Amino acid sequence: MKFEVPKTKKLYEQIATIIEQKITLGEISPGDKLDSVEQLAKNFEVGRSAIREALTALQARGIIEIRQGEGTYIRKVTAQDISLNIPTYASFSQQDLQQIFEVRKILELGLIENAAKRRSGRQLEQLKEALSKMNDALIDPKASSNADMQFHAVIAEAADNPLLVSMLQSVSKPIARQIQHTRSILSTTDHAALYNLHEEHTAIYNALVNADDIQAKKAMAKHLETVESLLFNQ
Amino acid sequence: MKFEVPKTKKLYEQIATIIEQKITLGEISPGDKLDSVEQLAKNFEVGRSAIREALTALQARGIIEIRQGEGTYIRKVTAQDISLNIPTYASFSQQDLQQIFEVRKILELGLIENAAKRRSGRQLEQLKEALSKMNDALIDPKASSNADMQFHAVIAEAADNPLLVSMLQSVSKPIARQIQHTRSILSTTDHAALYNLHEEHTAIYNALVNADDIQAKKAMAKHLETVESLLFNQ
DNA sequence: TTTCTTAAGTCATCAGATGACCTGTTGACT
DNA sequence: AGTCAACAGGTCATCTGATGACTTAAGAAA
Repeated sequence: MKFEVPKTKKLYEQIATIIEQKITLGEISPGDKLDSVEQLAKNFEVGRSAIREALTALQARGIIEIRQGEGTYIRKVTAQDISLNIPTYASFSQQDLQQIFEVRKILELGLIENAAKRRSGRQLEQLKEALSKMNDALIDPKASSNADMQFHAVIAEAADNPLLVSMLQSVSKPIARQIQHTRSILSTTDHAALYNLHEEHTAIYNALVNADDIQAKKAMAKHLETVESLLFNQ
Repeated sequence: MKFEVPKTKKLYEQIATIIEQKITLGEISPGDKLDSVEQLAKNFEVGRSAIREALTALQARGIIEIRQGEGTYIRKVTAQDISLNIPTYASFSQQDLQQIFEVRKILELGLIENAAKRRSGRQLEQLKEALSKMNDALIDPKASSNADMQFHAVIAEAADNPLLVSMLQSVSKPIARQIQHTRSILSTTDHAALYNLHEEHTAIYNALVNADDIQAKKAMAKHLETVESLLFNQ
């Protein structure tokens, strides 16, 4: 037997919800200043602490901004503010990682298409730079891993969609450590695999130079498959 | 002349940061119980309110869980917990919406491929149901819009990646109102366009029935293009 | 006019008091 | 032995008065 427990029992959660709704309903709008903590406490007929905790929570979620000595304001949310919230400490299961990697794969494939069409000359240079860094540091797991991430980051940037950049970075982080670990193994056991990775990056780079989105997508798909098998099949 | 201002001046923010770091560094691990508020106040040599506000903020971000009468615990974060944080009230610019839509397009295209391969019989039924709902309510902007979202949601589910589901839902929300609005215009001015939308959904459905991922992707791409032009070219 | 001082408004933080809630223990009752 | 009510200890939830810090703007001084 199982009963429903009251969802938001805590006062400050209720208050946070109410304030959020007031924003959603348009009673108060982004940019507006909220009443002072004291005033809110009177309006809601609760103590100041309940108000403060509600506001602190809303601030942590990026919904409002509390400025000491000034007041509390509703934040204006733009696409820039949208991002994944992935605690860095999170320890994911193998299955979680595969899900995350699948998302990354999808983002990266959709992305490379845009990147091939929109990449600038400067970005091609940055890619080239990351490529040679990767080559120079082939057997340095940390440096080459960084260059690897840089390579992918530039591609994201070339796609000219900040939201995509931020999302891709978020889903890449949890796998970054894994990748570095894998690279560090390869660096002592399988130089051929490392060289292969570099070849694949070069193929992607060449496709981008030619602004060939079909080819770029193909090359990226192949690369991601390689990475995936290296990551999950050991 | 400009000086660096201390990034986290507020006490409770500093404390939140420290606690977060302790988790990242492994000093305390997911599942662990934190010291009591009083104890933490003594350890940090601050008042209880600073501690409580720090904890409230961390809880709002999903990092810890505060249980009345019991204590405070570090949450175990899995892929399920990863999600986009998009306030429902956010008023996005046309440009923002296009960025968001592009992400949606990428996710949905990557998704449909998986869905075509993994869809179950039950999901095909749900799709069929959503389809006929859409057909029945062609000129009811609200109902058909709901059926539309349901259709896409089932596809997300069929792709068998909860993380994808949650991410797609997040990026779909901000555009949902727009879509509903567009549908409501079409319902009074352009029944042919509505019928066309339904045709496209049917094409997607058929491809899914045949487990033809190439065709499904093509159909979805066409559909999304239609939606995009309806949304942004008026 | 420009600069300095001051006052008002507001957030930041502390600390004492109380209530609400959870868990485990104890002991009576079945 | 099993069940359960009552109790105690620990902890979160909330209120409140006090004080400090910070921002803004009005008014005084240069």
